[in-house]
Amino acid sequence: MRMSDIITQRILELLEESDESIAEIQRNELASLIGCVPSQINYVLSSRFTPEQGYIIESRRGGGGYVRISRIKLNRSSALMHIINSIGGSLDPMETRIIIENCLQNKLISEEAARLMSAALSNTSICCVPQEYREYFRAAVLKQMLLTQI
Amino acid sequence: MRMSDIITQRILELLEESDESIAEIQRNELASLIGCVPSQINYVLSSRFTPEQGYIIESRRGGGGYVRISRIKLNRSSALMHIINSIGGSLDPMETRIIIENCLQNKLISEEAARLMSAALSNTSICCVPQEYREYFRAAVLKQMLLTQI
DNA sequence: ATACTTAAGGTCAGTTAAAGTCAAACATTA
DNA sequence: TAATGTTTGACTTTAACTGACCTTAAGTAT
Repeated sequence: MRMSDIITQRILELLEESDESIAEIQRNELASLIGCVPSQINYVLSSRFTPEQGYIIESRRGGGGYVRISRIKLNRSSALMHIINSIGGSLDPMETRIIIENCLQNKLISEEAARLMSAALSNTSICCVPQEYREYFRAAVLKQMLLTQI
Repeated sequence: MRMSDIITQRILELLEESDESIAEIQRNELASLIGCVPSQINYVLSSRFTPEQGYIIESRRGGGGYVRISRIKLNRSSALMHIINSIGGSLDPMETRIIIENCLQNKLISEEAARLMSAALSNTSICCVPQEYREYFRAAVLKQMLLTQI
């Protein structure tokens, strides 16, 4: 069995064990427990616990640092998941607006959420991202935000 | 649990206990009570109780010296405005996290909003913005999102 | 008043304890 | 065998923590 599979399994177990679907690990500790190099944990997280796959990763460096993996609860609506999956790697402003409006109309997100999403992706916000990256950025941010609503 | 978290918690308790949201401590006393070096108190104060986070620190040296921590009370929208204004042109991930957490703690934003903001500014979202623009981007987006909450 | 002593808090540079990155080596699969 | 996925470790960045030394205020003796 591959190292990365062992790590994946262990993380899934940890998620299973916690009621909240949140696993908080110490990277180095987990690594030495499993017997791999710490950076391998990063590899697994970035290849198997992506937002596209319904996970959010938060972490903190320094003394007492941690890595927190949380699974998004899928009970609310596969419609949102479907939308998220349908968003490719890039989005123009028009598409962005339409997706948000659509989610709102279908009551998949609240008005507040819609406002926040629009704000995050507004021209004012985005102006500091160089032109050539903007549409990748829109896609990434919108997906990430929609994921919190599942 | 980290020493700095323990100290933070203790100070928050002290603030809670006082009606006026003012905690007055003796640095050395608190340090020996908690069991840390006195300078650790300074570290916590300077990293977690900054004016940006709505606290004012006053102190006095010499015999009978003290450290006074007070929380600024503002109404919701001026508090938010204050925070928005205090955000400069750039933000690192730590600052970002702290601002959002703080707004949440002070009930300036809802949990949902906090989650959305974190998501929009998460590493995963931001990874498609080139390194050199990320912190400008964080500041712009966060400001824009906070503005919707006024 | 003045100088000395004591009792505070402040500062800063250095150490330690984490996590992140990246490219190169290695393995697997089409 | 070419492309893709995995593993590794050296190096980087960040946050927490520590202690030696500095500054300031109050009290006290002359």
